[in-house]
Amino acid sequence: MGGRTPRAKAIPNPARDPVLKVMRPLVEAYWAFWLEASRYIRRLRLTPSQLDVIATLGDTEGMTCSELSAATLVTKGTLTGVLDRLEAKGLVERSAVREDRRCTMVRLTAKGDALFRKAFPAQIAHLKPFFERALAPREATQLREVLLRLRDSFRWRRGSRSRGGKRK
Amino acid sequence: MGGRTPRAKAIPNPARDPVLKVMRPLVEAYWAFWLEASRYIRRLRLTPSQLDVIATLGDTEGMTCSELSAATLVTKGTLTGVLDRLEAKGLVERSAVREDRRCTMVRLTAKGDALFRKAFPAQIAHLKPFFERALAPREATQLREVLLRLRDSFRWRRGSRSRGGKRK
DNA sequence: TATTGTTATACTCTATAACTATA
DNA sequence: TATAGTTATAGAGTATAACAATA
Repeated sequence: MGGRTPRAKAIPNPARDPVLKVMRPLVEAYWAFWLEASRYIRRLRLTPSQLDVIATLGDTEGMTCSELSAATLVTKGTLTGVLDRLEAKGLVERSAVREDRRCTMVRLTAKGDALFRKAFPAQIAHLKPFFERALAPREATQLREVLLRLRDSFRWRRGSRSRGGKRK
Repeated sequence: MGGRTPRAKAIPNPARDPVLKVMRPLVEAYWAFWLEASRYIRRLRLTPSQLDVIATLGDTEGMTCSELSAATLVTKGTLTGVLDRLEAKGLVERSAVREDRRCTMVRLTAKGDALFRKAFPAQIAHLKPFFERALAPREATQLREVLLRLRDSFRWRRGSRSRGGKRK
């Protein structure tokens, strides 16, 4: 993914419109965060999509491909390739599902789980100072609430999809 | 779909750590936003990187490739290809620079500028309701401040590169 | 008929590095 | 030597659609 993003440059009247007052900072804050986070991801020799899959599978007992696709925003067709590469690295495994033989269950291998358990705390520890330097604890709490409300505002509109929605 | 919802993405102790309290909502809010915004981008037949370039060039008198690369986070090597495609679409043009013949100046064509002027207000208008539904004006102001601070926290660490494109 | 996962196609982006032509 | 932009290469992602097996 690694989606590239419109930096929302030169949008008209950023000072006047309350929406714009938030939109650009949102994009810029996320980008700044992402730039830092993606270094770590690369060090794991994973692409963003691959990490997305690993993170989604972490702490679960596995998912079918379609569940995984819904939970990661990796489209169905792409997922096959992503899983192929993760399987080649020995991080995930596919197995048959008895009840519905169309489905394939995907789960982390021991190696994948180990990566998940090691990589995330390390990533968090690395990113933590950036947040702590910018935010007082109370602000963090407020920020969280507001961001979640914003997230939901976008999710609602997209129809009442499965509650979990897209995670990342 | 029915049954199993992917367990929350298993980042350790999201409830306790104030950093984590913000990190995931940041990512999720951005993604929800991006999912909606990217629809519009696709309708313009632009890729995210291409839009990034267009948006960066908008309201400027042009930039050299290296300036553009620095302002967009599109790497030097990739930029050539992106510009080739935008040039083929008639949205940007390259021209020589007298003072330094190694440089190439890139600017929007009339067509590119028209796209920029039309597309952005439309995009904003589309996204506005999502923000307005979620945030009171005062909250928007606060959110802006906090996000900018967070952004800067990440930027500082990366050295003091000025990342704003030259504006007219 | 509908769904699941795979395959196929064509394009785009990424990272890296070598190359050229200037400076 | 250093810089600007291009080219080259290998790998990976995207969108879209068709497809086989199964339900």
